[in-house]
Amino acid sequence: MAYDNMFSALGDSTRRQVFEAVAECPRAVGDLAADLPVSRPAVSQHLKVLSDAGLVVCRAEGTRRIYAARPEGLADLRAWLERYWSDALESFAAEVNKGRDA
Amino acid sequence: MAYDNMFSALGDSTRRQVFEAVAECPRAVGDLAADLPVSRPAVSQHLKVLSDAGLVVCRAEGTRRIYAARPEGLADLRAWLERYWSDALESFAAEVNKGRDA
DNA sequence: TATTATCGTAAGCCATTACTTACGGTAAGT
DNA sequence: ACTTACCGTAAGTAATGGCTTACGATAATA
Repeated sequence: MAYDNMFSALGDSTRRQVFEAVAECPRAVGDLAADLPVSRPAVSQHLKVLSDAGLVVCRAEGTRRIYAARPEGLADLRAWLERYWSDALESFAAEVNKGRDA
Repeated sequence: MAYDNMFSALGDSTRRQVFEAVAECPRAVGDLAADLPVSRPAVSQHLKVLSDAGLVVCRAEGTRRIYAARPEGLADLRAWLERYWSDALESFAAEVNKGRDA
């Protein structure tokens, strides 16, 4: 399971902003850093974490590295959500009933 | 946006295990700690974080506190996913085309 | 009332980690 | 060849955060 990498990668606020930015539109590292309150190396480090988690991919364009979101990465998150969504619904419904006569 | 709390809450591995456990079946704090490699106070702290993030709720049963997953919490995650899912799909498709003729 | 069971919180410690600056490396331009 | 643009990585620092032990509080029980 890559759940651990994926969730912890998205767990950081700044890093999630990086992901959201490249999801909206693929961008280069410098361009990303320009729109964020952290330095360019910091963005590079965040992108590495996101890449290791399978959430982004990059391609070279001259000296620039264009990063883009990787849909398959979110698919894992989707699978996790689907499962615990139904679990939560069932257990919550049962819990409400228990709370009523308790 | 409670996204920050939600993602950072689910970002920790142990805390996610706590959530998954109560999602499968509502349980008391002590019972949760018995199935995890951490102490009971640690579980309490995790449950507080999950509660602040709107992911769990609890009800009293004597001295015991029964925690249950809160579906609406996952609904927020679902909403986030739906949005960046489509964004990622579009930008990724466009990126593949750009990479082809680049 | 005294005891037991269950839990939340405070204090402190330690590991993780996010950030910055400095450096080296590759590709395009002159 | 030299300079410029862009980027990844290393090193070091500051801070965040997870864990444990200790304590106090509430509710059921005898």
